[in-house]
Amino acid sequence: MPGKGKWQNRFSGHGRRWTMPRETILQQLSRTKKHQSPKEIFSAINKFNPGIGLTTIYRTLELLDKMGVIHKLRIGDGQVRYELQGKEKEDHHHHLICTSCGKIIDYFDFIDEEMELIKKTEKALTKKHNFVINNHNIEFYGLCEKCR
Amino acid sequence: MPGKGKWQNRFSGHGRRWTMPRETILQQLSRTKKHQSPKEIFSAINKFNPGIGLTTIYRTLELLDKMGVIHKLRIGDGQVRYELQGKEKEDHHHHLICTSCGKIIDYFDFIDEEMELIKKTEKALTKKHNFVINNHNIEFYGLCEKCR
DNA sequence: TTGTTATTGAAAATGATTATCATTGCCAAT
DNA sequence: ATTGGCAATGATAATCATTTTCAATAACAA
Ligand SMILES: [Mn+2]
Ligand SMILES: [Mn+2]
Ligand SMILES: [Zn+2]
Ligand SMILES: [Zn+2]
Repeated sequence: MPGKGKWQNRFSGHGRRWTMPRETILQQLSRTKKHQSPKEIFSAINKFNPGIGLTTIYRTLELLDKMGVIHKLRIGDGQVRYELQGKEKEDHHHHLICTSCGKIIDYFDFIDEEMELIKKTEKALTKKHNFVINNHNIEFYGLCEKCR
Repeated sequence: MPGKGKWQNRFSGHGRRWTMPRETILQQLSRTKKHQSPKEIFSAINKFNPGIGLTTIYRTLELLDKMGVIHKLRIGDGQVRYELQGKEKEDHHHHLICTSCGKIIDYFDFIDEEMELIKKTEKALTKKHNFVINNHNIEFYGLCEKCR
C-alpha cells in the first residue's frame, strides 16, 4: 500500500498509534537538515497547526529517538536537538560545533576509517569491560569561520 | 616557593585571586577519579565546610574549565560533570557510558590510533570548513555488565 | 595599612524538561 | 460500520539544574 506515508508502518501493530501530531512532527523534521530543538519544532509547527502542544513534541521526539527514527544531539547549548536518522551508510556523520555561536556542521569525512577504529575499539572495550556498545558519539568543538 | 599548593600559581597575577573555596573545590576534584556533578561536589564539601555555597561551586567549575584545569562532561543524565584534566599525554582518555545506570568508564585504549585519525580529520575539516578546532569528544554508549 | 575590586553566598529568577490528569481519538475486534 | 479499551494528547503544574542579582566580604597590589 504505497503512499500511506513513509513512517506509518513503523507505528501500526506495535501497540503504537499513527496520529496527526506524530505525522506533523515527522514532516517538520523532514523539512530541513538542521538540528532542531523541541521548542524550534514547536514554533515551526505552531504557525500552521496551533493545536499541537509542546508536551507532545517532547514525548514524540523521545519516542522517535527510542525507535531509532531520529537522533538526539546534546551539544552544550542548553537544549536537546534532533535530526532525522538516515538509514544508509552514507548518512552516518558527526558534528563540528562552534562554541561561540552554536553553529553545527555535519561532516562525512574519514567515516570509513573512523568506523574501522570504532569497531576495533568497541571490540576491545566490550571484552575488557564486559560492556555492550550500542552507539557512539564524536564531535569536534571550535570556532567557525565567522566567530574566530 | 614549594608547598604553596599545586594550582595557586595559575591564579596569582592574572587578575584572579587564590581563595579558600577554590582551593577546597580543587581538593575535592583531586580526591577521586570519579566524574562529579556540581551538586555532588557541593555535598562532599558541605560535610566539613558548610560555608561554601553551591553558586560558588558552579562559578568555580566554569572558571576551571575555561582555564583548562578541569574537563566538563555532558553525558545525558541531566547534570554536568567534571573531572580533573591531566597534563600528560597518557591522561587523555574517553568514556564508555551505560545508558541504563549512568556508569562511566574511562578508557585509554587505541588512543594513539585515535589521535592520528583525529589529527587527520581535524586537518581536513579545518581546511574544508574554515573552522578552528580546539577540542574533541568521543563517547560510547551501551549497557554495562550489571545492566545488560 | 588601605583602597580597589574580584569573589562570595543567599535568595530569587530562569528555563528546559517531566509529571499529572481529565479528555480525546486510534484501531482491533466485533 | 460500531464500539470498547487504552494509547495519545494538551493544559497545567511541578521539578530541577543552572543563572542572575546584589549586598557583603576578603585578596592583594600599592
Ligand atoms: Mn547532523
Ligand atoms: Mn574520565
Ligand atoms: Zn560560530
Ligand atoms: Zn549500567
